[in-house]
Amino acid sequence: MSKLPTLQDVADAAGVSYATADRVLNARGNVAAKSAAKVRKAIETLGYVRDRNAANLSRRRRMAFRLLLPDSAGGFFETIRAAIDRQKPLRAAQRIQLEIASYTGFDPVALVREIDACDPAEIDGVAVVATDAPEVTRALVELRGRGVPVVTLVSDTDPAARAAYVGMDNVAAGRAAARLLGLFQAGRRGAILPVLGDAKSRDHADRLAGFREVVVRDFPHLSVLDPVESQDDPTRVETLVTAALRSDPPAAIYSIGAGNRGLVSALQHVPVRPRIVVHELGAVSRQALERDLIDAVIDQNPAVEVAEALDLLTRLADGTAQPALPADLTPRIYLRDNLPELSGDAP
Amino acid sequence: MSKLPTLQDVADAAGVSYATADRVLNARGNVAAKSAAKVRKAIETLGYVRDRNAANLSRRRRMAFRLLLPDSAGGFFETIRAAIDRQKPLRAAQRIQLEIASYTGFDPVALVREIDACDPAEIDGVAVVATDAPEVTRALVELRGRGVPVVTLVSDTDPAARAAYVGMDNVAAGRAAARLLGLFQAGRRGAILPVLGDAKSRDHADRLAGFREVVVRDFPHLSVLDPVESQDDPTRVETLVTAALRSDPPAAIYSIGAGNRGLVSALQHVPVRPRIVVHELGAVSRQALERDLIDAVIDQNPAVEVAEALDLLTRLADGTAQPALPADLTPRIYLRDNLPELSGDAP
DNA sequence: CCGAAAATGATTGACGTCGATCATTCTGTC
DNA sequence: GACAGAATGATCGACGTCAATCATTTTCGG
Repeated sequence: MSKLPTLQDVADAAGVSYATADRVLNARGNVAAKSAAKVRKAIETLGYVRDRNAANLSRRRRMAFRLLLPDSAGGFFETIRAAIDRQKPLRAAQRIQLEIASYTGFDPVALVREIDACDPAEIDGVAVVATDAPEVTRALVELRGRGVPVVTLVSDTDPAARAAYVGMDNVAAGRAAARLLGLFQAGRRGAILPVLGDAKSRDHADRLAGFREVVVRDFPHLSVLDPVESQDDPTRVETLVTAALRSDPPAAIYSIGAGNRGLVSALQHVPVRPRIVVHELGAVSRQALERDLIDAVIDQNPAVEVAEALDLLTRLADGTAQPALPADLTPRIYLRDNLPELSGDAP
Repeated sequence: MSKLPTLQDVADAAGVSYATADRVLNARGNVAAKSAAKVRKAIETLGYVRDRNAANLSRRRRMAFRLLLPDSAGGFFETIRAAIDRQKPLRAAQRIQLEIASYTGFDPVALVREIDACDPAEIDGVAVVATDAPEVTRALVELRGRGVPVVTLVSDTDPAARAAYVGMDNVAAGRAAARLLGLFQAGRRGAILPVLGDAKSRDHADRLAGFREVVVRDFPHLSVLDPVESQDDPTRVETLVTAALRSDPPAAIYSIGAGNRGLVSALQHVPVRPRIVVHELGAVSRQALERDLIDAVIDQNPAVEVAEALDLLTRLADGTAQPALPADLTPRIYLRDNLPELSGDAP
């Protein structure tokens, strides 16, 4: 009770030397099966857990992770950037260095350049907001071939190009949005207008697919209008939504991409507004919720995703199976009543 | 870039000895203001961060935290217990020991006994699911007086009795439930039946208050029926709900406490059910969502709460301001579409 | 300018693990 | 039973910090 067992205790209990216990623990080989069994049993009965503090210290392991993000100013990726910055002191204390590298636009060529610039001698892991262009996949596969662990963040690509995807299930998010808006209609007929950012973007397409699926299956009395495309430009969003509200107002709007600012502007002076669900909790959507201009926000919680990606990279780079808690990356639903407190982020 | 600075580097940069830098860093006193300033500036410019691995190792700090939970079998506290168990390996690697102590029922006397049993020589921190009985407050204040950090978990008590409360804002949860059910009615008139566990329980009372507040303010066309009380007993819940559905079916039900199993039973064969929001995502409520017997679940995410409570205790016991990330303890809203994956918990 | 108190420097042995090296003992084979 | 090869034991110096101790220097009031 009073003292946690050390590896020396394990060795003693197993009746072997520290060296042998160490060989078993770190799978160094050259250990008789019988000895290995004794050690493992001792570990089991003593409840030995390797002291990560001492281990990391000794290993003199300092890791450097590079995070590749699109350089889009403002909006969602600004939030991601802020989340990364807030992780820095915490990770520094764990001797993990974080570097952010930006690539212009969502340009695959620029991204590939950044990927190729990752030197395995310096970088122990890469988290990348990917696009699924084939050249990006190629570059990532090559990077992994050089022994650098890769995870995709927020936006996925070919599974062969990464060890894991850390991000929201966008299909599920679309489904949830559909259920919310469906229930909000309470059985009445009506049409829902999806406002898309970019139909070619994987996340947006997934959300729309999930949305359609649930409306068709569970709310057949509702119809999904042809989505309008905004290219994530607030001005275009405002124009499109204003036009839609003027001609034949839909019963609800599902805003799938960015550009919430434009949406809010369009709603500002509408006498009776449709039910509205948007994505990403930022300053704009938050305020819109509080002012009752929209009904719900679906958020992917960038801070949690960044933390999870870094934990994952640490485990990958480390090789050893470290204890970890499963993170909940489920789409979160915010109403004006369950908003988290502000904490200096939110662009 | 290549190497994180050590305290020796800081000392060199500041032009003082390691000893002096150490005295500044650990506030040991006997340092001239001028030297302290130099050291602090060096820390700043070098971006020095104390290596927690080495620090903890050297300090040979092993902490033991005790968690005091009601022994109620099954249901919510079983989930909490599971969350704690899942934290054990992770915390063990951080040389933190977790002990669970159960007290029978919600009996204040039993709880006080457990609180008094915490020996400051052995226990470095206590997380307690409190009740706000005055004798409990007294016992906790006394425990804190003996130098043991205390946080309340899930259920709060007098602020003087704990350093912090880690748990959901129950008023906000009630508000969110009201907004969901309000929107689900889409402007129609109707009555909502609150199914309460125990009116004297602080959490339940808070939820009901938040609920009422939003219905009255934002959905005046809806009425809140007199709550029925189930004492968190599934059988009673089933009886009460069945009776309510038979006589004058409400438009919606807000289940505030435990006993979801009884609620689901009562709903099993109802031709057209009211809109329903319940609390706590467990096996029963999860399945009910999937089978479309209820519409939404409001959850406080026990795993996150436990993790946050332990982090907080660690920081309190440690004294030093360690870097930490703010946890989101907001009430979470789950529909059948955004359920997290199962992970061996959920009673 | 003397003496006491304050400030600083220098050094040391943990803490538990890692990654070595080197010596010794135990296998099984021919 | 000799010998290679495998298995084991023993030990060492990091890693960066902490909590000491002791010696030396600086500061400052009287």
